[in-house]
Amino acid sequence: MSQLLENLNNKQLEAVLTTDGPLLIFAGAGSGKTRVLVRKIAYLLEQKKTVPDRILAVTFTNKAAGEMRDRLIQMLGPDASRVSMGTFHSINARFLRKEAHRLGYTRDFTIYDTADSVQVIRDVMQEHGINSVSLTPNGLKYYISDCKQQMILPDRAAELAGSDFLGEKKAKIYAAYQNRLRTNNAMDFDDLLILPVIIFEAFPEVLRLIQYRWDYVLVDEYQDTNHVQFLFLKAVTGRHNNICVVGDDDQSIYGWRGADIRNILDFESVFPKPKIIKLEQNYRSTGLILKAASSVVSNNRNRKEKILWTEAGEGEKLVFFEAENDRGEADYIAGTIFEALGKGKKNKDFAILYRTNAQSRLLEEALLNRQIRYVIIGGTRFYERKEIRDIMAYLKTLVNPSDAVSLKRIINEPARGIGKTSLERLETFASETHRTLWEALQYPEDAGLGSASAKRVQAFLALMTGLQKRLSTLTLTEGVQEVLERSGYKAQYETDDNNEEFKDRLANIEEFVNSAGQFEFMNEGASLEDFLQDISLMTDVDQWEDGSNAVVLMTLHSAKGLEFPIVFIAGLEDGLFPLERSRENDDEFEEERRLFYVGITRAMENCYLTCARTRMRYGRWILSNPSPFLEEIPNDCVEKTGGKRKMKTKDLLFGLSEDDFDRFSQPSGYKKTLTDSRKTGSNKKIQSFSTPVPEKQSIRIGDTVMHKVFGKGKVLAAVKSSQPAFKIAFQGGVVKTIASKFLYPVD
DNA sequence: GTATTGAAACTTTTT
DNA sequence: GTTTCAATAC
Repeated sequence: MSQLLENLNNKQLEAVLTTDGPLLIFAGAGSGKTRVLVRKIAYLLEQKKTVPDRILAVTFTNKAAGEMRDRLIQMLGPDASRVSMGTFHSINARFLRKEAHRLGYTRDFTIYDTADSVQVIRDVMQEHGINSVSLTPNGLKYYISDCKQQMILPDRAAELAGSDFLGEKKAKIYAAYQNRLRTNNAMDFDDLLILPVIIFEAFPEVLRLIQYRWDYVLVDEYQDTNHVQFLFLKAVTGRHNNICVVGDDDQSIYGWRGADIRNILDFESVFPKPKIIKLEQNYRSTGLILKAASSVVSNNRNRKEKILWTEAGEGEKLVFFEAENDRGEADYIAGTIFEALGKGKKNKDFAILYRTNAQSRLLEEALLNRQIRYVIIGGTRFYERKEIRDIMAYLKTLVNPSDAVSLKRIINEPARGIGKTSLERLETFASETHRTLWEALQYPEDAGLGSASAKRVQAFLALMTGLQKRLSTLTLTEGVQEVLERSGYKAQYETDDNNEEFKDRLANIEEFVNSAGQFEFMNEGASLEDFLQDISLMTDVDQWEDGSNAVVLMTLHSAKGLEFPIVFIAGLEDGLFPLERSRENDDEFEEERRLFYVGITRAMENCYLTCARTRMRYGRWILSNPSPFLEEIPNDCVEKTGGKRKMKTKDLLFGLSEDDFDRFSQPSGYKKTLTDSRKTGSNKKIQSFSTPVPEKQSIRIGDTVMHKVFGKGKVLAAVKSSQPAFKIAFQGGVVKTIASKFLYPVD
């Protein structure tokens, strides 16, 4: 108790002590809201003697939940880990495992990611013979998602569409899509939010139960909740109104995902007599950084007035650099980091933020060039790789055979002679006899398949049912391995030791098995279902291994809630940040500005703003002006470097300055080997999963290294195999051989 | 039924 | 410049 209320300012203290009734905390950037939330939960447990599992804390990422949990355990001991914590999606998924049977799903339902959903839409469109140019599967995905976020169900969507030709079609596809998900026993991300609310409405006894489930509900990043999430909160807290939300309208950056800023601005009119507390003292950034950020965001019209202040000194000016082109920008950033590293800064002190994931490539190259260790968060994710998706599809099918999307993905992977026509016949048969695709597999002859094809289908079915039986007796990791072996999936990549692509895929498969191992280690008795769900609901940031001491590259969106001593914001060009399309719409433009505000306020000590005069986009050179947001920063906050250099016509033509030209002609340095990415798929580094060790950064015998699963270890010996690998003695005496790409040095 | 090839779309941000 | 889908040849 002693330290529980220490080191809090008056406002923070008030926020901690106000436990009952609706409470809205406006928490400016860096105002210590995480500290407040943690202390508040601790206070509820210690002083109000609340039982841990009667508190619900909703966070924006699973990582944030994990960190909060750790801090609580540190303060109060292991009992605190029983507080319900997680993202809306994970909390709801847990709830739905228990209750979704009321809506006709089983507890083994599959969670579809965006790609799966789009696949379903594609299938449905084909079956309904819809292929209008103006209706793309992707566009429809957005339409459906939009409807769901506003709680518009298919029937209502049809009503709204009225007799509008396109609208009618869209609503029809929406309905068919939803039906298909039901048959597949699958839910998309929006369903995870919407279905609990539907259950609350349809089954009052369930609502009553959930209302007695939690006595206190706390919500972080409230400005980014959407209407459905709001309805969920309202339902869950209906009995006691003990709801505490923390947010900052200036940091609302998910409007495009349905986040409804009214949730925060209208909080007062929805929850009775709420207490409102503003946290305005910033503990993160220097004075100038804060001043720059505040000036920028004050240009927004649609916001609550607030004044952030700090006791910290002015600090150093922000730095603005205008490069001739995108390469020059990347090189400036890498060079600046390189110099600072020489002066004693650490890799992990730096973050490079950008508007679009596509920008990461050049930055990555520039860092590689300087041999600076880095990690990319997001972009092409580990779990989106083909081989990983395939394994996942096997596992999903085994858990939930109704999941036709997964089943179709693997029925002929590796090739086992069940081709397009066979599959089409099976699907037709399934829909004609009202069976799932899986059930149809039992009657291949009835579906019109020849005897040879039918045999192959039967063999596949036997394989899968055999695996299902085996899984029930094996642990998670053993099960995954068993599937990889018996299905022949792994074997297809073991046929050629010299194939770079195969080696790469095998390494990824191995890493997937390791991640299952880790999951099992962290969650005792974890089931396959748990593991699949965990992966499905993992955010980009969740996959980030800190402690690896690497420069972090990520989008501005992913950076929300994080802080770094030194921050670079790259690509500050009109048309890229803010994006071209946002200029047509005031709301979107203001959201871009908020995004910039979020970016600047991530910085603790230094903030670098960079842009490029010319940039390659879609394979064409684009000439652009610096972002209009830059002019919104007071002059005395910024120091300008670079830019305004003379350019010759020929350079403009090539988009290169003389400096750049020199750089290219240098014989040394990193050369990217261009390969047909379609063939190898291997010229990509593992992103967002484990920190890649640039090839030049050698690992030596005796070094201490980190591995994602096994932790710290000592390098015993180099091992000769298809790729660089080492024998490592890990803590606890485990000795393993690990490919060097999954290892990273520890300083 | 499968493998190879070429054209088209694509990129804002994410659970 | 990259990824995905459909057509074509085997």
